[in-house]
Amino acid sequence: MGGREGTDRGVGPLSRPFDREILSGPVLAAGRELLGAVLEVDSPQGTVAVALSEVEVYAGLADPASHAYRGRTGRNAVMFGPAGFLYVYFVYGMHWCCNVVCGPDGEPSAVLLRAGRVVAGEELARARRPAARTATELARGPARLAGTLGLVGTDTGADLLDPASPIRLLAGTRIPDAKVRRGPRVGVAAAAEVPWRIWVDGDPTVSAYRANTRRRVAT
DNA sequence: CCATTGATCGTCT
DNA sequence: GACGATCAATGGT
Repeated sequence: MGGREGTDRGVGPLSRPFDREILSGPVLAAGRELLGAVLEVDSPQGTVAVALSEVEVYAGLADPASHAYRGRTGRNAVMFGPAGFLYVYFVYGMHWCCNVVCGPDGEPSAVLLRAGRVVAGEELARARRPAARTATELARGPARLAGTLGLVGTDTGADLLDPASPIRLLAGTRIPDAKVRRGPRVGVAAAAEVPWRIWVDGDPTVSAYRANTRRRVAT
């Protein structure tokens, strides 16, 4: 169960993989270009695809909010490899969140996929996320997006740009500059001032902005 | 609409 | 042993 064996293409072979050159370049530019791209995931239950509306950039070893900040560990190892691979991590004891590894090989950057619109497999997405009251909520937020797509930690390392992969990043409709907005990252304590959250202006699938909500420790 | 809080565990110190 | 790149339920305005 939970494997990626049974393939059943949704968007189909007409769509082309995202450009690895773009992902391998400067991570902020890569994040901006990911808006409008489509992440498509096969499972035995079917295929779900999401068009990205919101992302966050985590920029290499110098970014104190990045999982790579304190160097290579078992969890973040894939970030240190080439661009275009999937990094899925577990947070708050119950949620998965997914990233696209970006930047040059050896420079551990990643782009967190924060939100998107379900463009294929909505019935399966709704079965996975029964709490969603509307279609726009199915992938509004990073853990919801990962849950809608059925992504978990063992999916880390998938080559998103291989057409034969069950988890594929596809070139979608590029968002024009006039609709691209940037601001502070969500829920991040370190480097809270850098405007590395990028989203599509006015898109209802974009998550509600929350400044970091770290709990106060009991006195 | 907004603010608050409990849930829950892998990962790193 | 502490802490999250969060969500959903709850209760107030």
